[in-house]
Amino acid sequence: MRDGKSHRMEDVAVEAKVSLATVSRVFSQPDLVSEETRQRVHEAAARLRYLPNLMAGSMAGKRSRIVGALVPAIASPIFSETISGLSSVLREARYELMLSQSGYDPEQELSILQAFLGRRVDAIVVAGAVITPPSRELLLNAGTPVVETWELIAEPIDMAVGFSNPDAAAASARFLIDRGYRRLGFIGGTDRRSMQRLEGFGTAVSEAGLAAPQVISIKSPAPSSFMEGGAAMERMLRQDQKVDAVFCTNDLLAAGALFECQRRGLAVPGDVAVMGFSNLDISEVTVPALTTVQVGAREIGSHAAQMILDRIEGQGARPVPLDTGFSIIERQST
Amino acid sequence: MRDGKSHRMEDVAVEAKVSLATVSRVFSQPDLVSEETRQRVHEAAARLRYLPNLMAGSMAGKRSRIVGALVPAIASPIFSETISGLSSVLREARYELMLSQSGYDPEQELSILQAFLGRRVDAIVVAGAVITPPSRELLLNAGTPVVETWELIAEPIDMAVGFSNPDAAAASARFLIDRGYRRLGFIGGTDRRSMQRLEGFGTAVSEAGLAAPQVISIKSPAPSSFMEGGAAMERMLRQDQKVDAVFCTNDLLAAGALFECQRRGLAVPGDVAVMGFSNLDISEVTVPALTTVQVGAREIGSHAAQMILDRIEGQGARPVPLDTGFSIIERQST
DNA sequence: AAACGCGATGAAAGCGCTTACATATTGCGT
DNA sequence: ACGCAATATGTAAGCGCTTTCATCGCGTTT
Repeated sequence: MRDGKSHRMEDVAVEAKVSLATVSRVFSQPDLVSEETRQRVHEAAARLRYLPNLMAGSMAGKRSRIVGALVPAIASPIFSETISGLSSVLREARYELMLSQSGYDPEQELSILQAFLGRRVDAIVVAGAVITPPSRELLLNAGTPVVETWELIAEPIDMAVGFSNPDAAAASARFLIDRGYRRLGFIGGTDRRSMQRLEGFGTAVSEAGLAAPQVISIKSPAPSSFMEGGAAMERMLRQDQKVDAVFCTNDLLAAGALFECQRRGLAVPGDVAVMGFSNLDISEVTVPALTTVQVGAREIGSHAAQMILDRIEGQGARPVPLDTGFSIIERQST
Repeated sequence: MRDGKSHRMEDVAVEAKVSLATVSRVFSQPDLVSEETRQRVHEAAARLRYLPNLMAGSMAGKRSRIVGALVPAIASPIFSETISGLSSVLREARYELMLSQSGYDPEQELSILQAFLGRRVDAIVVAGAVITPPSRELLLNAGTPVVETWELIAEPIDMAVGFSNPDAAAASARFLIDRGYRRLGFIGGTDRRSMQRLEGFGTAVSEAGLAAPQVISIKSPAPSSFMEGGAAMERMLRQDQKVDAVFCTNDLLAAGALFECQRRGLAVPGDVAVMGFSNLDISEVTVPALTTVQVGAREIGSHAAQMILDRIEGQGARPVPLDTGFSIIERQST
C-alpha cells in the first residue's frame, strides 16, 4: 500500500520485473504475452493484491464498460425483471449497470441522462420512461447507443425492444369478448403506454360491435400501485354503466381491483371478471389467480443487453426494433 | 464535434478564450472565477454542447462520485425501497448508483465487489447480502467505506444501518401471544436474517412459557416469493401440531400463505392468523390486510446514503451502527 | 552468411480532467 | 507614489491506464 493508496500497474511491473506495458497486456490481451511472463505478472499482482483501476482503463481506452439504465421508479416491480435481465447479461460481459430513477419528472429525466452521458456510459437503456423532447434531442446528439424498451416506438432514437402495446391490449379485449363478456371496463394510467393500450383495447371493442369500454383513468404519475387499482375499481363500480369484465394496464392495478372486489363481497369472475397485464408474480397467486398478458419482461432486458453488446463489440449496424411479442395467460379471474 | 468525438474542456477553453484551468474552475469551483469570465465560459460550453467528462474528472480528482450497491436479487421487492431511498439521496448529492445482484451466489458476490472496487466506487452498500469471509476480507483491506444494512451487525466491516432482527421477531411473537394465540408457527428462510428472526421469535415464545413454535424452513436461496409462502403454509397445515397463528419472515411469504389459506377455504384470522414482515405495499391491500412489522426500508437506504456522504464529504469518524427501529402494524390478519 | 519475418517486450505519447504553483492585475494603506 | 495582499488567470505536472511504434532476439530462407 503505497502510502495509503492502492497499488498501480507500475508497482506490479516493478514487482514482476517487466514493463508497465507488459502488465497491461497481461490483463487485457494475454495472448500477446509469453506464458512465463504472464505467470510472473499474475503472481506479482496477487502478492500486492493489485486491483486494476478500471476507471483509468476507461479513460485511456475508449469504453467505460458501464451501461446506464433509467427507470421511472426503482421500487416499482413493473420494470424490475427487465432490469434484472439487463444486469445479468451485462455482468457476464463484464459491464456494470448504473441505475437511476426519474420519478416521472421530465427534469430529473434530463438531468439523469446528462449525468449518464457525462460519465461516458457506453449505452443507455430507457425502461418505459417519459422521454420528453429535450431528452430525446440530447440523446440524438450524443451518439451513445440507446435502447428504448417496453414498446415498439415508431421512430426510436436508436434501438428498441418491446412489443406492440395496442396489439396486446386489442388481443386482451378480444380474449374477454371471446369469453362472453360484453360490457368491458378499462383501468389505466395516463402515460403513453397506457394510452396506447387504451387505443388498442377500444378499437378491438368497437370492431366487435360492442359499446365503448368504460374507462377509469388514474391521474397519478405512477399508475401502478395496488391502492390505485382498488380506488379505480371502486370508481368503476360506482358508475351507472355496469361492467362485467375489467382490463387493467398492469397486474398491480388488477390485483388491487381484485382485492377491492373481495372487500365488497363481489365474486370474481362471477360478478365481474378482472384481467391484468405483465404477468408479475402476484398474478399467479391471488385467489382467483389473475388472467394476464405475458410480455417477457426479463427477456426485454436481456435482449436489450445483447443488442448493446452486439453494437459495441461487433460494429453491427443498427438492428431493427425487436418485437418480443406477448401472449395471454388465462387463469381463474376471467 | 471534433471528428466524431465529443468536445473537451480544451475546446471550450479555446472557444471562450481562456485557459483550460479556468474552464475547470468554472465547473468545479465557480467562486474562484470572475463573474464575467464565468459567463463567457458557460456560453462557450453551451455553444459547443459541452458535457464534462466526469470519468476523467474522477481520475484526476480523487473521487468517482459513484456508490456501488449489492443486492441479492434486483427483482425482489424486499430491498427495492431501500435502493430507491439510497438512490434518491445520492442523486441529490450528484452521486450515481452502480447496482448489481449476487443471486445469492458467494462467488458472484465476491466478483461484484471486486468490480466495484476496480471501478473505484467511493462507497459500497450491501443490502442484506451474504458477505462471505472472502468478501469481508476484501472489503476490510480495500479501505472503501462500506455500509451493511438491514441488520445491526455485531462487528460491521465499517458502517451499519438497520434494526435488530431478533428483537423485531421477538416483539412479533409477543404481539401474537398478547392477542391470545398460543400455538405459533414460523415460516422463514435459512439466510442469516431469517435465522436471527427465528432465534428472537423462539426465545420470546419460550419466555412466555409456550411450546416451541412449529418451524417451516424454506431451503430456497431466495426465500421471498409468494409461491414459496404458499407451499410453506401448505406444509405447515399438513403437520400434526396444529397452529393458530403463523409468523412469516416477510410479507411476500405471508401473502403467499394467506392466499393458500383462501384457496383451502380457511378463515384468516379465524382458523389461522397470519403475520408478515417488512410492510411491503401488498400487506396493506390483501383481504384481510396483513399485520406486519414496519422496518423503514426506505429510511434504511436514505440513512445509508447520508452516512456515506457525511463520511466522504466531511471527514467524520466512523459512526456507530444506526438503529432504525421497527414497529408492529396491526391489521386484520391477526 | 546476409536478409527476413515474427514473437515478445519496452518506451513514450496520450485519454480529459484537477490542482498546486506561478504569474499578472487590482485596490488599498501609508 | 510605493509596497503588499487579494483576486483572477495561466502553466504544467500528474491521475493510472491503453496503445502505437520501435527494438531486440532468433529461427528461417535462399
